[in-house]
Amino acid sequence: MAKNNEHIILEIYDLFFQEYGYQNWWPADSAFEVIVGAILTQSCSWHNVSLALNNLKKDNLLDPKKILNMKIDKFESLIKPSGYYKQKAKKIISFLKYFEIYDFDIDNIKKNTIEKVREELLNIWGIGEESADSILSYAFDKPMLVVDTYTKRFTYRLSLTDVDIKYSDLQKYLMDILPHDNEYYKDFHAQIVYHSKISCKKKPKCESCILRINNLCNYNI
DNA sequence: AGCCAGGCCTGCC
DNA sequence: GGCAGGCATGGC
Repeated sequence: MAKNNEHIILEIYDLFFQEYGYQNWWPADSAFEVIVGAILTQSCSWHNVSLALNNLKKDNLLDPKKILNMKIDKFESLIKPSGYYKQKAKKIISFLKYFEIYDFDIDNIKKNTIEKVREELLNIWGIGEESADSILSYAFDKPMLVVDTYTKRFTYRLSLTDVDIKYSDLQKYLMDILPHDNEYYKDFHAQIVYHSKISCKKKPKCESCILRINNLCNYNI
């Protein structure tokens, strides 16, 4: 192989960008919607998350104080389409308790360093690494790359990483290669998800996306 | 009819 | 500190 792994990652991003255009993620009207969506989408299709978010938006209930003042049964029923709805209701409320400390003002949270915010998010019940990083990057605009099962599968199929690589190791591997720029991080993750959705319908093998990358990058994968 | 989707926590080892 | 099992809906 003539080129090293860094070039492969960067070239594939350029390829995606040319093929698909800038993805402009996350789809949401507000930072708070990103946060709720990040929790609702845990092990759940985005379609189902949309149903839940629309239930909240329909009655103008996608609002921190309104959710805290709502009966838990009512909130659970609104987010039911996203699955695991009892857990997720509890998770969102545990975030809101944290949010309340900052007077429900995202700017107050953003004044802190990225390390501090990440640690605080990870201490909230129901927020793990991927959810924390999604919130950091897409809601708080802090430079952090989200990696998920798509990303792991993707780099594994390119023979760049082990199948059982840890979240933090995969994240560091990629962040050391990519430009330290949140716009880049956001779009890199978005491109992988988008590409995976349109060309990786079958698991665990995905011949079509491998062939596609092979053809365009001229690598033997 | 089963399998899957943009995870995370608990309890056990 | 790793890992099975539980959590639950809608779409195909």
